[in-house]
Amino acid sequence: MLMCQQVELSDRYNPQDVEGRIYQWWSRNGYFKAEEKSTRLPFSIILPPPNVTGSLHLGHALNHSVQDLLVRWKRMQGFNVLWLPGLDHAGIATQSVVERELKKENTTRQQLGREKFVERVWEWKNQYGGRILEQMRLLGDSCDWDRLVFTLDEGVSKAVRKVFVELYKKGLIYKGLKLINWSPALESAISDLEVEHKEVKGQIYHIKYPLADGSGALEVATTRPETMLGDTAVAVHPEDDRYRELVGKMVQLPLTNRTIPIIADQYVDREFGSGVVKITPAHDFNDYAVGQRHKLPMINILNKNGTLNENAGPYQGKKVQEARKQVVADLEKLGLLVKVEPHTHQVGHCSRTDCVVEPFLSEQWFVKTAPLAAPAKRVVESGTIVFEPESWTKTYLHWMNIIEDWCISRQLWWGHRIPAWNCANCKKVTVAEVDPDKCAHCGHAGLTQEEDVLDTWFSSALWPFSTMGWPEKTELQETFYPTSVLVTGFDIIFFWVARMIMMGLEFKHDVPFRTVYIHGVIRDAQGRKMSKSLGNAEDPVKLIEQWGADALRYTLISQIASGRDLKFSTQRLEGYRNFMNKLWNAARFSLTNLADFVTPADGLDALPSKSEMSHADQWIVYKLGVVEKEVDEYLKAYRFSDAANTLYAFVWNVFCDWYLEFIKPVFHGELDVTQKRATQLILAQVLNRIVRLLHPFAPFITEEIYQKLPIRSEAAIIDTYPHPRNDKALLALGSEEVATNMDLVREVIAAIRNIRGENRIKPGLKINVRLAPHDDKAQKVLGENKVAIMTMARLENCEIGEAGNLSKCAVQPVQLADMKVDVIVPLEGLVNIEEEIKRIRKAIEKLQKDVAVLTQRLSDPKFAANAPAEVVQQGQRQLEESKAQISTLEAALARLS
RNA sequence: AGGGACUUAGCUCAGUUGGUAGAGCGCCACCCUUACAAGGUGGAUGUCGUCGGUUCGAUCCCGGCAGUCCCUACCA
Repeated sequence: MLMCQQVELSDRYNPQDVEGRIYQWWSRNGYFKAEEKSTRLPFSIILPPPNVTGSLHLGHALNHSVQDLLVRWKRMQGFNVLWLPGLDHAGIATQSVVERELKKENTTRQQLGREKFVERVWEWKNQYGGRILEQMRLLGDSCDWDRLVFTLDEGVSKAVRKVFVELYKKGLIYKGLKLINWSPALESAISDLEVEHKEVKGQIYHIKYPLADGSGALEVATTRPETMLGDTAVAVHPEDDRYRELVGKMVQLPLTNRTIPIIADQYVDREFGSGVVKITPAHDFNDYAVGQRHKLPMINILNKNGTLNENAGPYQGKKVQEARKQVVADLEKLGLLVKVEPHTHQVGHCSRTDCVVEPFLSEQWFVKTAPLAAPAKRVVESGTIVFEPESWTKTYLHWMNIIEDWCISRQLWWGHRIPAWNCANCKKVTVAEVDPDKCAHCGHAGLTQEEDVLDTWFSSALWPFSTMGWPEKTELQETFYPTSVLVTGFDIIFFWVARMIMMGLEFKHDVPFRTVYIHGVIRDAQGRKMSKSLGNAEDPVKLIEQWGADALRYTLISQIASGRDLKFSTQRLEGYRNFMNKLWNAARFSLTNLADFVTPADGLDALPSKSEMSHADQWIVYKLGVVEKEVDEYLKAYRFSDAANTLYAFVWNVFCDWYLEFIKPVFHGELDVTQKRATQLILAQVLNRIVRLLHPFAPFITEEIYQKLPIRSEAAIIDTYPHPRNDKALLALGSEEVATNMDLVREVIAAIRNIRGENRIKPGLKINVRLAPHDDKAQKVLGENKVAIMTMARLENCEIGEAGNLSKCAVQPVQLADMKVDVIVPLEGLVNIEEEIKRIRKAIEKLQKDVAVLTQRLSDPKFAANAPAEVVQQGQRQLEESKAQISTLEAALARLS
């Protein structure tokens, strides 16, 4: 063991030695590239564009693993594949990052000015943005990188403008004064979907509002006493007898000099509190609706930054929380505070900044969604777009039914500026694709552009076609629109999926994709959401470094079933790392035994004749055929975890555990040249299929192994995906009958191992065994596979024949299909027979349970009358077999003592 | 409040036309057997949440209840 170690493959698979090199090689060879024009069928996926500020998290890893799996599978199936990568400018997130930088420099974007600030964000983007794109390469994502699109690229911006202008002209975009969700931290509007409701423990304040005529007071309850400064009415239920006479009278609004009317409205719940509600139309969505019904004035008491404005009188300038305290204190002084009770309620928070969202009256731009939603609903109802899993269809349709107009303006600087100009002269709005130099209405040159930018999701909604060159006519769109599948999490069905469908139908007159595959969210081992604040977020880049990208991908894919959330644990990851190692070592073993194998001229098509093949060879080919079929069916049905688990079991429990063991004697024992050559061919072919089958799941290790295979083409990534249709010649060499025979052999070996294990016979000790077949067929099968049995069960001697004397013998009946064998192990002198007695008793007990259950069922005349004949027969057969096995075991037991 | 999902081995989950429950990890025992100790062989473990109904037969279909979770909308 000094200096003369041979250089060969390590017995540990080391992903770090492989992944970077392989990725570069793929990339250099252009395997990820799509053809704009092709005779091959298209398959396209657009990547949900990650935020330019983002870095890879496990959610991406899951999302991308699925997409890359599909893309690689389809590519191997011969499709012209496009996986189109992109990057989102992420208005709020990116602006916040740069604003934080400015803060460190003791300046603000306002001081810098809009133009300079936007320049600054671009600088940031060019320097730090898009780090995630590099991380995606670590995962193995096979995107067509040459086509990377950024949402602020010129082409996309053109598309955005065109869509805005056209929708405006159709009356589907309008500007209006409405109550919207306002984030005081961002000083911007946000959409309903960006509001997260959280349960907050607060208080409910009961306040007296004196009647203006001095004849008493009404008691109202509120969780937000400070908003009373903007009250313009109090409301009661129209049929509430307690207050019927008061409707139409006025109350004196405390802390102000205003009097406000008492109105009646169905909205009021008589049961709740005192049945009297204060109405603040400018700061509550329900009150806003009431206010509109009753034409109440709307008094806005807030500034954009969340402080109280001049309408709040003495409270002006205070923040909401301070004003609340002060208002309550002042009311108490006046004796108008009746009581304060603890109260938990749901409060809207900004999903970006986590500040409390304020309903705020302001002028914003909106998309009228009803006309767009109707066709978007129809294409899902009709099945033109299919959700996978199907259960999300309901969720989608439900949301489309209650959809409201979409507020698309944001008071930010980073994003697509709204292409609308206000005229200084006629005050009218000019909306145009190209910056206008004069007003479209009066021709005046004094135009100023709207300050606001568009919601980031506005450009995202156009993604399936804006990334392909729209509004220009392009080959890319001809070939790849509509895209094939959209892969995303359920959290953005409404933000994104629905809006893409609406926009695709409106502007391309076709759906943007055929299938929407929805996956769950990744949680930690305890089932908590992964988040930075909890500190339980695993960094996929670190995981890849430690365990390998393939192991990570396999871990995620293997548990993605049924669109449910999945729990992530490194323990499981370790298991799949082990699987990669297993595969690696199986390949090492195979390659060692193929070292002297000369690749035939016909390469991939090279096969032995069936007559040259061993039973094990025919068996593994048969099993391969079954697996190829199953995997194809699972993938087609989007059952990725089933496909992954099927392959895992085939590679480990069939190929490694049995086939490689079966063929060892062929390579190690006395050499039969023909047999060896046949087995080598089969081994090379089967390993080749395994590598290809696994490639979309574990691309790196499979490509690395593939490149060392004696039988292969250019690269795993572009080789054909195995399918029974493409593998006819090879699979024809498999035999179901032989496979069944080999399964009997496996069961016999398992029975001997079981006897050995239970009787604690040392693994190193070779023993003698008698096999007593009950029929000629079993006799033949055992005879032909004697070597395998002796090797794998570690036998000194194996007799096949009569059962003979059972004295002091362990006995185990085995049966499969129509073959029966008694496995007999003489224990004399080997072990303490107590263990064997226990073992047999245990086996008998188990069989007796079966007999009891079966007897009961079969003796029920109703069962015989109603159950299908097939089921009855099967039960009877099983009963007989179990009984026969019991008697065999009992006979053995009698001979033991 | 409305809608939906889930409840199966210690843990994570399969179980697709209703016919005597499976995997991985973990656990126990024995083994460094020349691909792999990141391995091998053997083993143990379940009133399939609970109560009813349909059925010859229910983990599976239907209903009630309990628990967990998600979504949507909100009662001031």
